Amino acid sequence: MPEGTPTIKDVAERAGVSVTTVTNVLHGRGGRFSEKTRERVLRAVEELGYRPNQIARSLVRRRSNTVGVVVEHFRGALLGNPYYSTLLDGILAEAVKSGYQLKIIALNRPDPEHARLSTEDGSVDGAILAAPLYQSPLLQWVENCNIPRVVAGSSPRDLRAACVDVDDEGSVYAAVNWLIELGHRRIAFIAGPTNYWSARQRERGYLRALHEAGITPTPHWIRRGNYSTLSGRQAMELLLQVRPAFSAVVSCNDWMALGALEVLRRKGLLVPDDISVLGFDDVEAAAVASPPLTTIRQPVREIGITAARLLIQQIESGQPSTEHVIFPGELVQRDSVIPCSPEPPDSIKQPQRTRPRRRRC
Amino acid sequence: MPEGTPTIKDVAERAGVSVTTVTNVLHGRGGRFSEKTRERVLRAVEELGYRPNQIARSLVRRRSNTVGVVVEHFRGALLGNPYYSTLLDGILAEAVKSGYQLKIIALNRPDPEHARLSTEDGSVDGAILAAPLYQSPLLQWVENCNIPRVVAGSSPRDLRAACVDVDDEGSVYAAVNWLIELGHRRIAFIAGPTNYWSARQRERGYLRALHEAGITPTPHWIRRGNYSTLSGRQAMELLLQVRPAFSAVVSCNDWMALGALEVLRRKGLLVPDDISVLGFDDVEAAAVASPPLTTIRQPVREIGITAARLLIQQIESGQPSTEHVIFPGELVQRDSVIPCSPEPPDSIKQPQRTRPRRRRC
DNA sequence: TCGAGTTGGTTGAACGTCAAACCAATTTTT
DNA sequence: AAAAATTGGTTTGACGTTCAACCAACTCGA
Repeated sequence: MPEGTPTIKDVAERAGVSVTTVTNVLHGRGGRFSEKTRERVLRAVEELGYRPNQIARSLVRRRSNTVGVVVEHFRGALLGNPYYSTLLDGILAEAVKSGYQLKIIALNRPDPEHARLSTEDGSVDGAILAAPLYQSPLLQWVENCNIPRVVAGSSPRDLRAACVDVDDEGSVYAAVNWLIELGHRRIAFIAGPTNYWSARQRERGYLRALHEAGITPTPHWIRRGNYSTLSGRQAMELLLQVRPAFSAVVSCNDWMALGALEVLRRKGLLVPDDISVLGFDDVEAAAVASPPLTTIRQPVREIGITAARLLIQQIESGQPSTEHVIFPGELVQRDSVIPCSPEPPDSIKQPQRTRPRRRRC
Repeated sequence: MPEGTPTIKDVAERAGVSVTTVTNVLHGRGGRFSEKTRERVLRAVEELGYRPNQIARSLVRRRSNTVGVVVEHFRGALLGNPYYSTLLDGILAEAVKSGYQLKIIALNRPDPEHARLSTEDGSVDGAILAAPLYQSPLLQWVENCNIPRVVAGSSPRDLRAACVDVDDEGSVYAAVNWLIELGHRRIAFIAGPTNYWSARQRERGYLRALHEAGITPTPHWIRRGNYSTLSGRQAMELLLQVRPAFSAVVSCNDWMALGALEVLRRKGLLVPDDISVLGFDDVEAAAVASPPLTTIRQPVREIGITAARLLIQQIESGQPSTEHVIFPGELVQRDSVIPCSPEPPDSIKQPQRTRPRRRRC
């Protein structure tokens, strides 16, 4: 606040009443002032251009009406990642709806003490930890912190804190089962970086589905990328060398799947005719890829909304919670997956094919 | 802050010194205490788990060390838009680098008074207005407000406030000139929504380039979309009916260009062989489209960084500024634009063509 | 006519931190 | 040896709100 900003005291003086009366008028506490006084106060407010100082207000009320979102920012462009920004968007929407403001607490290292300093300083009434990495030290903070908190995304299932997440493992498990029902048996996997909880869980889902179907993948069936399109390309190139060839590949996220699509196109292979491709996330680009990518959508914005709702509940009730809300993933069927047909009568590969045709396994 | 949180007073008592001494130790104001006292204070801090209350600190220092980003949130999912989130990411990066925190001020209506209330309340030291709509009432606020402020993106060139933006008009002008140099003369335009400053400016650039080249577009050359992929599809379908056909189409943003690509593919037209397509923004999906989209990249993150830098400069110098920083757009050449060749010797359309081949105009 | 309510206020003490001004010893300078 | 500076603190009064407690003047019912 610049120097000469008018305070409630100035308003009181100009209106010729006490400060208390001004607060009462401003907060509509009825029966404490006359209509005439009310008008005088309001006029003084108007004339001086008075705006209440929320900082002072927060100090005495011990409430900032602000929720904090803590993100690990040490790896650079974080909010550029649509996952985080969509999460944030959901949180923001729910927060403003409930009359809260939003503060972003960017930590340049995942230090619990740092997190505590930035959240338990009175500037926020509660905090949402946004999608921490696998075994992030911030999880310790979140379990032991003294203010309402919830973690949104990437939440270990046994965490003693409120959590909202998608069912990574279950969604992939269900989707791979679906591929198996479609006749696929040789299903490759482009795994994600092991420092992501989501990547690990999705991989588990894949493995469990194969295992339960009595299929044992060799290590060659799995190539690890780092969630980038480039790494998806590299993984797909490696996967292409495996014999016998795969009839389907599921990718740990869409960007790597998009990279795989590129390689396939370049090598002259048709998707889904020669090979089916399944992604995860349903990023914007998935819908406009060619072919449009069949993928598992996770309700990122809803996760954010729910996290905010859970947090505000804790703030307003004063009751800490350790509720876990797990959303199912949703299979969005587009054009990159088709059933795997049994060995066709003629095993001669035809050079020209029309579009949706079953392929050999 | 929960009830029993230790305060500086508790620390002082436990260490057996005055509050002032504790502050001095904590802020490393040398020469005001002995080494022995220092250790006692630090031990007391440790034992009590004391964390300074930033709200109280802000009140007395009249500084929150926080920058506010005000966004018009009334149209729903705003941060879900990669433009805004990338902008925010840049702002965040620069802010944390300079020791500032970030507060998001979401306005559910573009009301100057509302903006003033939420920014001039002591909770932020300055504010960045993120990409306001065309003639947003918030521009009035930004011109008259009492705290440091800058507008990032969508800034009218004559605004009396600090601004950072891309040169929408100039970039499109240059790109269309380039198309003209490439031999294109019939160039269609998919315009954007008129409530966006950017859309209007880009359209101006297109018109100016054509005009200076002596080309007069009829109204049919321009179809307006709303920046969505769907609207791009619709626009392209309309544009396809215009005779004689276009050799190039420039789209006001990438998503509409992507929609156009889809329609073209569906109609069996080859890009860039039959028609060149130029986008704007360089969204992530542009690179993985087929064909990869040639587009004009705007340095969104840099705009955010620069805006934050300008703001912090104002905050720390106490000098309001009205500097305008305008970044040029950068043409990123991928595969959706090729030169337009003069009428070929044989005007027979060949059904099969190899890839980078010049087309008739 | 007197006690209880009601109306329309005011006083004063917080909230947690900071910093200017002060002070008493001790050390250094002249 | 007196004056000046340094060391290591403390006292006190903000910063701008809120809120419990108090109060004086009316009104009203019995």
